[in-house]
Amino acid sequence: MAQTLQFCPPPSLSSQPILHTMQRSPPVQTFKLPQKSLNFQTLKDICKDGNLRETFLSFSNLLTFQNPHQVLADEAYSITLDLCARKEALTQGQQIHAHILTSGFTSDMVFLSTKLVFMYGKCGSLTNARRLFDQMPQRTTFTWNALIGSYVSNGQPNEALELFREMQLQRIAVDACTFATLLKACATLKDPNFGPAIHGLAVKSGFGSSVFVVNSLVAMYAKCGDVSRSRQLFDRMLERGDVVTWNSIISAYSLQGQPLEALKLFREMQNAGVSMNSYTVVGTLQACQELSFAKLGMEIHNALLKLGRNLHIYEANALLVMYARCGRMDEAVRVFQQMDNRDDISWNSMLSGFVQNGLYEKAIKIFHEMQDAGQKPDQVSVINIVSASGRLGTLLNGMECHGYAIKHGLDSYLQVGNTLVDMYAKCCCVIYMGRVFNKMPDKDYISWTTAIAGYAQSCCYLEALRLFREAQVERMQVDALMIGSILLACGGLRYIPHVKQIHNYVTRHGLFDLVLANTIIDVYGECGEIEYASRIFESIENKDVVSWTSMISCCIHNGLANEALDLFYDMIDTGIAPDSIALISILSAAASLSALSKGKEIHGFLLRGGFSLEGSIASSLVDMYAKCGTIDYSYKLFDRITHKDLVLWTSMINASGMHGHGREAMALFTRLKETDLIPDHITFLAILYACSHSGLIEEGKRYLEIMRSEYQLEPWPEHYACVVDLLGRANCLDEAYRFVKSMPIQPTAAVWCALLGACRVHSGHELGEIAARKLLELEPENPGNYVLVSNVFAAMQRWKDVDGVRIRMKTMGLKKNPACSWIEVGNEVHSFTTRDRTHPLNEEIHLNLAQITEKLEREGGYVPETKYVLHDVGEEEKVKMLYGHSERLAIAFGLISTPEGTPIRITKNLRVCGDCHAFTKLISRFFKRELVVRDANRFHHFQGGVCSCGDFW
DNA sequence: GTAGGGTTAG
Repeated sequence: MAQTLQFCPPPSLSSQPILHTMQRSPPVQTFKLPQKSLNFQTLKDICKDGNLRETFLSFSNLLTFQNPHQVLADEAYSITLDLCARKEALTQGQQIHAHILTSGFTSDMVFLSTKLVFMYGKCGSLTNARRLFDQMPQRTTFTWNALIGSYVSNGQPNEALELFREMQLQRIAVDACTFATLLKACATLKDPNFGPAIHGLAVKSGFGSSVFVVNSLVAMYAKCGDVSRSRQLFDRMLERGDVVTWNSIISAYSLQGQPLEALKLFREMQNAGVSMNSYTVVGTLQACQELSFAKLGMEIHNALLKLGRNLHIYEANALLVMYARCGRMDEAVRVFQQMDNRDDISWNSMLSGFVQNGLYEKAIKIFHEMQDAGQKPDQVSVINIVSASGRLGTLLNGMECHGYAIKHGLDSYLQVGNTLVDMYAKCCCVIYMGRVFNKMPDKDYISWTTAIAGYAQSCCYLEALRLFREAQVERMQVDALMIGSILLACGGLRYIPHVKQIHNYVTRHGLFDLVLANTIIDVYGECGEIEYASRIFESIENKDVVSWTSMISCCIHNGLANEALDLFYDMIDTGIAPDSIALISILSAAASLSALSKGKEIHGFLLRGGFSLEGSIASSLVDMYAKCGTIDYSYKLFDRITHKDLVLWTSMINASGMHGHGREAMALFTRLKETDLIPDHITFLAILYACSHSGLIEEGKRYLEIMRSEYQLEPWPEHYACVVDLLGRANCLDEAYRFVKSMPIQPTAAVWCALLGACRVHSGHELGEIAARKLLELEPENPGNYVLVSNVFAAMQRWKDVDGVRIRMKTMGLKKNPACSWIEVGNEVHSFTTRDRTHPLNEEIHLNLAQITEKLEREGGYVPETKYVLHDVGEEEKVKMLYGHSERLAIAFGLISTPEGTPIRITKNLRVCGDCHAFTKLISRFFKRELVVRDANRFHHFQGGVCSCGDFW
């Protein structure tokens, strides 16, 4: 007949002082007793198996019915309490505690109380452990060690050290265990002083060569970053060490990021005949987290499988992490699926594995799976899932995760907050980012750096600077990353004095590293401070490819494309191999100079260097060939590229557009639609631009329409400007103005600029005045606008207004960009300004130009059209001015310095004027030359007296 | 008589 025994604290217990140490009453649990009686040896055997329930049955049977002798009862309590500690079974432990108090069997209260302190510590109930300890009238070294151990394993290393001080004061004897435990506390604290101090005491107390102590020392020094000290101790211990000694040193090297040494020691350990255990497996797998060591990791995996036992959870988790770090998520998934037990670390490791490998959708999926499986996501899960949403840039997903964090009280974790700030920044949602940042209860310097970078990268430069000042007030640590963001902000704002200040700050605080120096070159470059940029560039001793590229970009950005090309060749001479970014920059320099032979040279360089022609490099080449006037090369190259991405299609459409190949651009767009790619804002900008340059009005309007209706792309001001340009060029000025007024967004300067340009060409006086006023209102600091406006007034013969504009421009300290044309001859770029007389062949050029003009007047009926001279000067002077236009000088030079019949390619920084356009047409006819002129806006191909633009530009 | 040292996610 089965009997039942209830385990619950008896009511009388509440009067006993020791009960107050209990924080909560254990729930009532009922175990059925087996009919067969058991003896103490059976209890021991069952306990060894580790089955808590069986042990309890056996325990209660023994205690109640079989053996009323106290000594035996003590031992029964003891082994059962040990099992509770091992299983972290607090409830059962408390029941035994209650039982001890009521039974009165115990002969050695110090011994059993120590066991209880130990049990409570292991079960995470520090308060119970401490109260019990405090109430004990007598304590042994074991008791002290048990409580010190409780503090260490419950993450309170400082309290552990404090207790040790108390122990010293009371002159309690210490043992090896005391030191081993204390050294573990020192390892968690990572304080460079505590560990060696305890080490010294251990030696003094005669425990310096205890294997327990030395093993702890090896681990402690490694965790405090002094792996060489660990190695010293290990080498001295080698003869007397055990498996733990080996495990400690292997883990030390893995931890330190020296996988080779760790793996070497693993081999040595095997050669020494020391058999490994699960700690060895984990430590070694940690060293296999680089792709090159993955093979060994897989060998260990196979060896584990051959053992024919289930994997320990630590082993399986380490395998997951190893495979994830090696990029083998398929293997990680396989291990994960075969695990019979999964803990929070297993789930989180999978989750972070997916995130690390860029498999964000799968990360989101497993986040839901873990919830379905009853594993509650914790702060680590949330950090990973929020980070995945950020990298996906999916705001809605990110907000959902944020909601989850709030609902489960995880948003107050510092790292969760930091990741949320980063996620909102990556989703381009600086407003929410700011809110999360402001609400964070604690912030570290990572929070500040992330938020500042978020603002700077979203072009909220002022906000970035404001936060930076606040960070300084808060005395936050300022690191190179934060400075990088601030430089970005100052660069964006063109705050040159600020940039200089930061430059000083960086120098004074010794923060100047290569990365920062390169960034400062970039920023000075952006701000037009070529001198400063160059000075820093020169001062860098070990320039890397980024330093060179930054300086090259600085030159390109400031119109020094020739210098950029020189720098590029200098870099190659120095022995630094250009990377794709350097090559893309230099291609843009060749493109901006229309330096075809340089461009071809770089193309050759790319092919020789084994760069695959795809991605940005392919698009840059297409763009370069188009801008060098050889659109045919662009088409050929484009057709040869197998993997065409959207940027490449867009570049090709844009290239067609600038050469006036509107129909080809449309055909390309149709082909693009047949692929899997989806045109974006930039693609539509290119096609609208192409339509406007080929006078395809209806087509352009249709593209704007399908952009909105078919692709749900809300047009940017740039798209509207393109349509205004399109209508304006076609002399539909009224429609253009109506269009501007009907825009759903405020028209920007670019829109008014397009309208104004059209008014000038088509003499739209009244409208021109409206557009001019709006333009100067919106962009009073752009000198180009004043030039355009004064030109419009000049075309209306309103010379007083012209003067007014010029005076206003002067008082604002603005200067018009001077005209400049250039031509590449014999691998060198020759440039000419208006009425330039500085060229070595100056005499010949001017003589030739006079002869050409005469021939064209005589044979081609050329008459200078002085209405294009927008200066209030006499007729004769106007003719002189026309003759001095930079493109004519370049053409004259081209004619005398290149073989007959070869094409001449000229590039001009401003738009070509009407008179020069007519002049060039005649040259192409009477000198039988093909001329390709690229102006600020487009290409003109002159051949046999006609231009590809159809006189429409 | 006890235990104590070495391991996994961010």
